[in-house]
Amino acid sequence: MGRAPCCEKMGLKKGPWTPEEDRILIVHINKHGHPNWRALPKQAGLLRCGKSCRLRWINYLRPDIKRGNFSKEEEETIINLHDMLGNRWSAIAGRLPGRTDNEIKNVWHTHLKKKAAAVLKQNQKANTNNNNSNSDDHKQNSKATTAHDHQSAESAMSPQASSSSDELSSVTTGETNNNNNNNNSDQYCMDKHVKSDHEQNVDSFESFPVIDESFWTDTSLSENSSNLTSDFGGGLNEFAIGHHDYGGGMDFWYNILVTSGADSLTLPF
DNA sequence: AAACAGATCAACCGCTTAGTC
DNA sequence: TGACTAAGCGGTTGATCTGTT
Repeated sequence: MGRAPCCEKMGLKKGPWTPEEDRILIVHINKHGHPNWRALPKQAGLLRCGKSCRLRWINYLRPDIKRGNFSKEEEETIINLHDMLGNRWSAIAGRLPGRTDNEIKNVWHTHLKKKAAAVLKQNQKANTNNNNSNSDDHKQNSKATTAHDHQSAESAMSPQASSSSDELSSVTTGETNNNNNNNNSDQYCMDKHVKSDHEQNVDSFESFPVIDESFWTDTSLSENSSNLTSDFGGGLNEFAIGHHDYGGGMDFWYNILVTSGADSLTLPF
């Protein structure tokens, strides 16, 4: 594709936004919306490129932006989702209402990365111990699918659910799951092409079982993950295929497969 | 109080994707 | 079907803030 000329070449302003520029942009968007970012600065009388306007609006000026520190629940959600999705910040942001991809990216690089690394290390340690002593148990656990497991997965997938976990009963109803799915059907982070190629599998993903938050924080991850894997079955594999996150995230899936002893499962790579 | 280091975050850059002709 | 455009996304940068010596 052709590249849009940068602001500098067009003689446009760069750098930090002034309050006046912010005001102009807000007023213009409130009045006219933003059907065309490229044309917007000209229409609004801003000496900025459309790209810059879009970024400013999305990351800072949007009325639904939630500013301030991230809650513990939000941080956990980011760590969990990053584990599953990798550096797909917009997908992660889609699961955190009021938070932007840029903000999440920054938070990740500043402190969550370290936090996650520490947790991962801890989990790996726990995995090693469990593999040595409980290898038979994993196979049994992987067959023992419970309703509780289903609930836990959804909880982990849904920040709405997890963030309010203190107020919710430990039993998640089907209705709750449906609501989450309906509200966030696009936010399950599925690329459009993936959706078309794997429509059915997406459906199975969207009706994912639920995982307790302890799934992510529990140091005995291996036990939980073995259950999870068997529960998700083929749908899980297809989900892994759909996402091209074969980096750090694949270690996660690999660990799940290895610890579950799921020989029959087809690896997505 | 000054200097420095590390952390934070807004903004930019360049690549990819989706849509249109 | 290929060329082109606009929008979206993730990586990176650099200015500013904050804590430490």
